[in-house]
Amino acid sequence: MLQVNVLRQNPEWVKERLAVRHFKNAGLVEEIIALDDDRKKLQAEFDNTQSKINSASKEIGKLMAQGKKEEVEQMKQDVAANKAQTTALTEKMNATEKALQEKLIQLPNLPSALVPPGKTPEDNVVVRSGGDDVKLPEGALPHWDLIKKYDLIDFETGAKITGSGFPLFKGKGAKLQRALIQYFLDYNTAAGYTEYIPPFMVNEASAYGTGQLPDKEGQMYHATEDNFYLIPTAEVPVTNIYRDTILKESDLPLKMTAWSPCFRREAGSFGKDVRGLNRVHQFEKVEIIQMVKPETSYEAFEQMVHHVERLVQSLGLPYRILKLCGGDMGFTSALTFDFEIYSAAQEKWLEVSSVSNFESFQANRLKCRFKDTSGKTQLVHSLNGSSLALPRIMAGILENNQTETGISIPLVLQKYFGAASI
RNA sequence: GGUGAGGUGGAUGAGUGGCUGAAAUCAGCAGUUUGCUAAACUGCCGUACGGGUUAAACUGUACCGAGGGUUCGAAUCCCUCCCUCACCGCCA
Repeated sequence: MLQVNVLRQNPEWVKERLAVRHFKNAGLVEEIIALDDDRKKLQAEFDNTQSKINSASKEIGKLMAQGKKEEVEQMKQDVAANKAQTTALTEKMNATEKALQEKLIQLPNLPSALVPPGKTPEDNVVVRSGGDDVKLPEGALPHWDLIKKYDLIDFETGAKITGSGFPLFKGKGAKLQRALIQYFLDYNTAAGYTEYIPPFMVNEASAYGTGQLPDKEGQMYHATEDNFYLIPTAEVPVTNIYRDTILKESDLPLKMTAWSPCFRREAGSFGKDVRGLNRVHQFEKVEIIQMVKPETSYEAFEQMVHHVERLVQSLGLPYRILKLCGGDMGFTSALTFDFEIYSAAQEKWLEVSSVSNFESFQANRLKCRFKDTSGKTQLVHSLNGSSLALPRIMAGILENNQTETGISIPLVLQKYFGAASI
């Protein structure tokens, strides 16, 4: 959520930034400022009236002590009149605030100056690419066939147990998954990230805090009996650790990593790209998150991008890094780099990570602030990224490392997997 | 799930209707003293939204788990909900 003050200070600049996203409803900016003006006026009025009530009440207390009954009765009537006024004002204020909030929440984050123009994924800019060229053997298979061939994941039984998109990992498939998770976490903690295993369900307040609610309601699984949501990413519970907190400047930067299963309903995505591990309802992911001082967030962003890049490199996968254009960026992000690995067997790029700087957008909603050295309270900047999403990484490893005799395991994973090949 | 006890500022903890935005202690910050450390002493030390100011000072309002209610006046009384702790039941 953007801060109203930012809109007030520079509405034209805000609109320019929104245009980079091709955000249509720029009129919201003025509407919000107008509502905020109303809010201020109402509050001033309310405060005045309430102040009268408060002083009258104190006076009444004193008069009561002196036993001056008649005067007290007179004052009570005055207070009653004022009170009727505050009740009316409160109602107006609540309505105004609600309208303000509703509009404010519709504004996406402002793209940073680094964001390239453009509307669709085709307009994303390749920052760099790397990794080994892959030479696949004759008759190379896509991962869904390899999975069958080596009996690594049983999609059919997963569908029987739960439904389609709930893979059942099995034998070496399960072990490879575990090896990857372990490797990723070790890699992250070695870089100074504190490891967490968060709750996998969150309450409404948390889902709201990271922006899943109110608008992405349909994308989460919802346990209605208890009003909990299954997390779509570890970002939700981990970021909410710092909901409603005021940190010390010396606490920053905070670096966290967490493994978790991720549950996504993926309502509305049919047909294309859903084969095998390309798109599932339950998958696992290791996430990295940072909360930093505003002036260092782009430094932290670079750091995170390099961190993820080295991780992808270590697996020997061909990859590219995309700088998302204004039109393709997520609602809450100010700058996003996507990581894609190349699946030679599918002849397709698969997204395996997305690193974003939210600047203060998420922190504002979350109310995560810190006290700077001059004693002023300000919002932190938050960032996150995957390191990495498991299914597509596994798909990539299986496809790109297949040989006539089996699948070779990347060197860095061998000590976790316990073998050099499948 | 049952029963009981609780939820107050960074922490401990007082406060059962007006003098309490909140005692006291600890931690923290600034300073004085001291050869250093330590100790002692003095001051400061919640958040949000307004007004005010170059910035402060100053000032209004709200907030004592959340939401309602009673009252001229609520941290304090009443109702609902949430959470924590203890014991019992069930259970990985």
